[in-house]
Amino acid sequence: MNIQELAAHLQLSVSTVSKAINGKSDVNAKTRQRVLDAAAQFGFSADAAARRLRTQTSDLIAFVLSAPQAHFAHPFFLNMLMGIDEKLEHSRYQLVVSSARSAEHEMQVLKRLVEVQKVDGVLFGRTLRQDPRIAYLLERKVPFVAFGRSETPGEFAYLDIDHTVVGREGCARCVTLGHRRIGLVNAPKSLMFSHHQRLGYEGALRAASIPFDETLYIEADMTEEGGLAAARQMLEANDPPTAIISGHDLVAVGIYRAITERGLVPGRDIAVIGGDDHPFGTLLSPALTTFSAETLKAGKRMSEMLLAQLDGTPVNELQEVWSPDFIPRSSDGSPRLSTEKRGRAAARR
Amino acid sequence: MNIQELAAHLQLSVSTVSKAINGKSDVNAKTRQRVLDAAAQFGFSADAAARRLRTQTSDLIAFVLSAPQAHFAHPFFLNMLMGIDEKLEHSRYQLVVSSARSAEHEMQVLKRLVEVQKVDGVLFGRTLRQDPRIAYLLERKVPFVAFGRSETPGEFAYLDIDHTVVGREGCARCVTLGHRRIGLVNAPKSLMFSHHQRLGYEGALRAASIPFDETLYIEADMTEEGGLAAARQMLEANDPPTAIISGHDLVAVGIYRAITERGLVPGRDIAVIGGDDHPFGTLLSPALTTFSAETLKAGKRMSEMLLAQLDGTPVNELQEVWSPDFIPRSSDGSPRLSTEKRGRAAARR
DNA sequence: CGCAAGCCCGAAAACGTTTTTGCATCGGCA
DNA sequence: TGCCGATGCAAAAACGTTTTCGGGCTTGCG
Repeated sequence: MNIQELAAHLQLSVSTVSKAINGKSDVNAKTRQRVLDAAAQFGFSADAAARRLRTQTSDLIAFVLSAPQAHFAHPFFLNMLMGIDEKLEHSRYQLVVSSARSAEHEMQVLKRLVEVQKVDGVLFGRTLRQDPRIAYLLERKVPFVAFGRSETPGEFAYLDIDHTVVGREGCARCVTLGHRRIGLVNAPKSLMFSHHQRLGYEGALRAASIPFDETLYIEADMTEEGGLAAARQMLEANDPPTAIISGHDLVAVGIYRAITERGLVPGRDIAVIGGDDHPFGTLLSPALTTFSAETLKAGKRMSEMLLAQLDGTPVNELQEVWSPDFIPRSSDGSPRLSTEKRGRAAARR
Repeated sequence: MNIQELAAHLQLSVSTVSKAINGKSDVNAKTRQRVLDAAAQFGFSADAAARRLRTQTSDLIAFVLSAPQAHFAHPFFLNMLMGIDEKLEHSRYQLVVSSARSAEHEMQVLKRLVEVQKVDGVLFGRTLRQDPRIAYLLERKVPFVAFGRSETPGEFAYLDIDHTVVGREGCARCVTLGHRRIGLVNAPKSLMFSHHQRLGYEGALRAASIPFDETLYIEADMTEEGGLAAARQMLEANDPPTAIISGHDLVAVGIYRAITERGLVPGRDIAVIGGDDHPFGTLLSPALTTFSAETLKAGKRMSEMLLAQLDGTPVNELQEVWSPDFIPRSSDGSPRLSTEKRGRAAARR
């Protein structure tokens, strides 16, 4: 069903029909209604390709998944995706998604999206301290909303979950419980939130007059394996930590394993704190103490912000930082064993 | 950069440039190379909207997430999505995704996708025994690949993971271990795989000469809550099961909880078998015995099948059924306690 | 009664491709 | 030498919209 056929059937011109449908002013209320009724009756809706060509807008919004961060075991991205789509549904935009295997690949994917698909807006996952995606989109003047802040020069819209909070409060919590040897298994330093997390951690240490110890700070992939390797390294050191913070639940799972394989028990012998609240955290034993990450809500909000931006809201009004909530469960605990005992326990293996 | 500007720069006509780029025959190899070089140099690629309009093909492939089944806690759909996108990346197609909140909503979403976006092909998640999506797509002659078979009349492409296997082998396993009271917490019967699972289960019971007991068969949502409620009901009955099969790991988690809250321990007092292998299954205690579900691979294969179909392969050559692998861990075990003892344990609560 | 001003509507151009058709040119063959 | 077929390129139409522009009709006012 064309707009032409529809017009012919209504004994009207195409232009009138078009204007009636698109809510233009110069069409009689009565004829407009007639058009609308007929359109509904025949199930007509304008061909997307044609209107895109004519209006020079794609009505497409891209969401790109950075696979290096998109761990299938974590509902992070799917949550965000569902949130995004929910808000987009009632708009005229359609969501397209692409996944990228690496940072370079992600730039390729992104360029294709804006240069050939000509998407009207872009959403993407965790930001880098220096983020080529941001630089590129800024330069091409493509509206976007980033998940996370960045040190990349320029003003842009973002929604961030403040990881200084998890570094600081996680560490402070451990201090309160009596820990002095507090490790941090952080994400790679190129990630913005990782930097924030470190800043928070260092601040809390300073507040407790505990010197920063580089054997207690390791950067690792945000995976179970990354956490495992990092925690092994920490635990094998001379003066191992009595508490380990990670800022990410999958990493925390790896830490659990490293602790367990030394014959120790997480949460009793060594405190563990995660982050980005994974639904399965309650099922671990002990249940994992963590910080919230409302990614579904974040996805919704990011959509809204992008829509607002496309409607003309200036980007400096579209910058939000959410503070994650501490979710105390059982894996944080006071230091129990002396180093000597821990040594023996390890020796038993 | 237009094709017109490119043509002007090359001192060629638009048509020649177009044909050079699209690999048509009537263009000299030398000029073609010249065009290709220039296109690469200027980073030209044909505007998607224009070519869509002209060719009457959208180069869009839709993946629709059925939210009623898309549990964020399970990496099922994200895995599938990543698999799909990986194969689509090297094709000319772009992936669009929409999520649906309910079955009716899903039909709306689907219609919009095919009627206004005019997608060239569709992929979607778990099938129903009578599936309106299939009927609709068949009628509109839109190429698609379903995840799962269906009793809906008509021939179509599908990739299925055979759940008769999990019903049958899960049940047979329990029989081997000495169980006679074997429960099944099944998915809603409208789902095709649920039906298969029941058939497999019933077959294994028959083979062991155990009569079907309707108090041991409950249908529930594929969520932790669904599993919890169903397992509670089973365990409160007069002659409760000594083993419960679910076919889905999230449901199994709910079953764990129901068992635990009666003061029993899963895997020792009551055997549990899951399905759709969730990565966190190994972290439960006891580690969850389950069946594999290679959804990443399934996503890739579904893409390939759809691409093949768009290239003309007849649908009856695009029908695959994969057999899931049994993944034995610790949650299946022989019946330990007598009913009497279990009764007492329950009474202690 | 005449004229200006709105109000509706239609004609036509434009968006950037692809594809059909047609037209040269050139080489080969009789 | 003359003709024919093949080859390489160009012109132009078409895809289905939106939007600008212009014009006819009604209406109100002088």
